[in-house]
Amino acid sequence: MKKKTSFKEFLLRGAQLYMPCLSIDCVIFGFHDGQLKVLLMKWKDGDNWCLPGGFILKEEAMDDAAIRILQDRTGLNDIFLQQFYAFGDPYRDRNKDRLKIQGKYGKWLMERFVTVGYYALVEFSKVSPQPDWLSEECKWFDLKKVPKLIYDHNAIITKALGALRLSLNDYPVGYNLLPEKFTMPELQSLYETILDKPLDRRNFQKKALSLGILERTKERKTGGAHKAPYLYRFDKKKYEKAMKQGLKLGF
Amino acid sequence: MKKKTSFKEFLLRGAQLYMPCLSIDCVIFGFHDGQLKVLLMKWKDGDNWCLPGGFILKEEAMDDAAIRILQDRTGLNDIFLQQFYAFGDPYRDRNKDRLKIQGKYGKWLMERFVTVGYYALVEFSKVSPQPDWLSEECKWFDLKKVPKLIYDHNAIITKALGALRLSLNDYPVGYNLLPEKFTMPELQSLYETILDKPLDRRNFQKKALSLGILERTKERKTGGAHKAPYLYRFDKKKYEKAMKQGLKLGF
DNA sequence: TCAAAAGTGTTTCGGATACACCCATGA
DNA sequence: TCATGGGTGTATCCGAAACACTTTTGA
Repeated sequence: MKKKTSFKEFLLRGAQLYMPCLSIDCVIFGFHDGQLKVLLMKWKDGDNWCLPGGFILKEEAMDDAAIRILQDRTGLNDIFLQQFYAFGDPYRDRNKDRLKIQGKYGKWLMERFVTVGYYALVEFSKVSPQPDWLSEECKWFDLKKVPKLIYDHNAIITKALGALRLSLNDYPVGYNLLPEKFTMPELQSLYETILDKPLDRRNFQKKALSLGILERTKERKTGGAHKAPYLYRFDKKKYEKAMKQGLKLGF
Repeated sequence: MKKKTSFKEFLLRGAQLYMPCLSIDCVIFGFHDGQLKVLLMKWKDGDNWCLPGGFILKEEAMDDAAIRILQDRTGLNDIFLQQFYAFGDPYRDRNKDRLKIQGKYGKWLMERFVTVGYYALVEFSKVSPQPDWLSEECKWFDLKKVPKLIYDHNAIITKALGALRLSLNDYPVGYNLLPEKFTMPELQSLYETILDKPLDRRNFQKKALSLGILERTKERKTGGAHKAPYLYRFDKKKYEKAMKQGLKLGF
């Protein structure tokens, strides 16, 4: 099912290829310009935005399916990916009128689906959003400016954000959302954005450094209008070691 | 699909009644004799213990399906129920030999299933475990003495326990696991059991009372060999109010 | 009368919070 | 030169943890 697949073929073969009535939807978070972003797609035949999603191959692990979908959409591998909830309301995806025109071949797609939500944390700058053959566009939206999406996708994003907030206390999310080198104010801005509340600059720095997984480089970020801040990077070894134990932060 | 359903009829009609390739498994926790318990079932034709589970009717909400399964097995309604993870390894339920004898009618059941895990907290004394028509026995097991279960059910229990531990910090689980009136040592024992670590008696009491959702009755629990402890109950109104805000405990 | 459990209060400590001063930079 | 943002250190406070004495009860 790579690039050259036509929509008709997808409808025809889908029932053989995929597990029935089960889908995956991905909430892909990125961080840019002090804003938390989500990657959304737009169907070819309409102006409905939605979450990037897909189906599970009959012999494929669900997590692998999520990874595959993520790779297709972002071009990235080695992505931080976390399952957060399964959405099983029977009416969650009623309104498949758009697809009805496809007739009997798409029957499997017209069934009620349960979808499993995954959220991903990706480095904004490394992603070049790639629409698939079903979609006309794929781009980042500011989390606060997400339009009305199809089905229950808005609710899925809300739930994903809740899960992300919870995971702040256990995982150093900056490692996945920021470029290799970043300044302390950038890291703080990330946390403030996710939590949607201001944090004290000095206390934040203390807490961030106290984990012992950050390394200050000798470089500074120049070009800003003011004092040049240091650049930090994650110490991979210490990061992974800390990861295994769990961090027990507290924001 | 009530009591009188035969296994053959279940196999025959299942494909029409249920969503395909999707199941629900419930980890039902109870507390008794200072031990955390799980309710397990045993198939009729073998000595395989497993989690109580079931399927989702085609027009049924997934949460409702879980509630239905719980009610069937425990006789209780108004149960604390929480979805915690969807298990999607393609090999998680390989080994359906037991069912193969049923031939072509059970074909739908032989497919690969993704299962959604729910955990439930129930009041041990109120439950009279009820085997269904598929199972010969249904009874409580001490969590530390759970036998080897079918498929990945042991892993599901482990994951459920992890989720339960996390939820300790947000929800007063005692409300669901203890009888209406209980002593402070009983409440503490519950927490110690779930967390698998000892807690300081005096600090525990302070923390428990500080939530303001417990009410001390004038009764004491007599019959013990020592000083009679007070009986407490949850103040329903304050409990629900606190519930909405989230508790932010910390154990 | 004694061992074991339960009720209660005080001290201590550490992490979180609040807060102030100096430095670098481009406008 | 000055407004703005960045780097760093200290005082304070509150909640968690550690801890001791008294009371009740059945054996």
